[in-house]
Amino acid sequence: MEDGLLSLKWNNHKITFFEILRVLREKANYTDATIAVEGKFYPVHKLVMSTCSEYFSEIFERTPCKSPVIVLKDVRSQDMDALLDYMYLGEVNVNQNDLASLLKTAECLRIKGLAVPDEDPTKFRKGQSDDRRESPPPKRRRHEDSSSQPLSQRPVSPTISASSKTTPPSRTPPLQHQTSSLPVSQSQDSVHDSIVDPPPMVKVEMEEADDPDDGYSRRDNSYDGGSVNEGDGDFGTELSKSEHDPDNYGSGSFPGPSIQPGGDLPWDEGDSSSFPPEGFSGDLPAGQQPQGGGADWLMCAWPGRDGGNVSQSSSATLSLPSQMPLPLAPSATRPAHLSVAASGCGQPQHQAALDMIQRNTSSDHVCGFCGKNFSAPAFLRRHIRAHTGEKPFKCPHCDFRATQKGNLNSHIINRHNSPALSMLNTQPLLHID
DNA sequence: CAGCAGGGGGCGC
DNA sequence: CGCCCCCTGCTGC
Repeated sequence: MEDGLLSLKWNNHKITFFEILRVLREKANYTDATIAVEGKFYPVHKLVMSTCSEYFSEIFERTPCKSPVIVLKDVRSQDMDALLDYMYLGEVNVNQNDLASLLKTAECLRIKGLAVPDEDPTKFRKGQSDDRRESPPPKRRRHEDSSSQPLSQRPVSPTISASSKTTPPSRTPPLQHQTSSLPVSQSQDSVHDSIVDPPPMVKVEMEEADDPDDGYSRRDNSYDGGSVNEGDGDFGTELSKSEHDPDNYGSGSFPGPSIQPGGDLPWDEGDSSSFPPEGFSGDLPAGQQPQGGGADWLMCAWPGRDGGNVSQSSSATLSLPSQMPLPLAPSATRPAHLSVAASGCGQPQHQAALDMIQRNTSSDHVCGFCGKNFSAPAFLRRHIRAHTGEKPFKCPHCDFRATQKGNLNSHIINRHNSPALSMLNTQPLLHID
């Protein structure tokens, strides 16, 4: 029988596959879910969403219907546009000023390659279990914790009840939960992994562009339902694309929770059979349903923005590799646009990604998270660690980690009565098991 | 008191 | 100019 084995290879399979996928998306063919963001509706394919995001994968797994409408609160539609492009095409052009927001959204949605490590299934996946770091997730600064909006103060989001039935909302993984407050209380392990494990695979390609609009390569195939807040179910009736103007999304001026029929969704979080409640989808008139009436019910998800103000959401969990040589080219040479692609994770890309977070305005070094200004790039990089939670300096005597070597030395001297590290090791201790 | 974050000075490229 | 180290002030326990 061996002689009869033939290897049939489709040489252009990938290209063809992606092209078809692109067309399917454009025509909204075979879409089986809808993402609603700021009143816009994006017909999507569960397959693609699940492939690119564990977050969506979990949603769909716990969703009993075939064509759910997932309402993402506090997610900017332009971010969703970009992320969909990213997921469907593998890359997306994003305005420099929007990168921080985009990454945060990606992180909240656990988009692989952007916020969650992208593992090559063909290379990894064997004997990699011990790759999980045992080190604790980076801790947030205390005063940042207090400054960030506590979860309890958020509007009680119905989120995805099916997920919350297994694990109550936990804030223990500090970075992600404090900042993003993922509505789907995923298991802590999964969140933990997304933080501690290898850094996000962010490929950032610089490219020159003058017109910000050119930075978006998306095809606007989204439904624009206008203001769902005020629409009371009449979304889908106004088809407008004017809301794509980034200027419409000033900091902190995000539209609030969108589709919230009756406030908190009433279904019992402990009983998926009652999820969703009957009649819930009635808020979406059948004729206006993005899926052509295929939407079985609505789901409100709250990926955890705190109003879109990056400076407030200072806790974007962009865990970047600490050993990366930190760049900071002169700000004057900083191109206006970045192209974020889904492949590759080399350090230069991380540099650029971090550089984005360290976006410089003019001659100063301004933190992309909080807008704080620093006189020197080194100060800024050090400051950035406070946002990323990166603690590259590990105590050789205990599990303590510090963002600064001096702090580690203080710890060693105070706690362990040992000589400081400065003369012992000048390299950040990374990935120490 | 421990930990965190920022400023300043020294040193090397 | 950038990096590294030391020092200092602040905050929370």
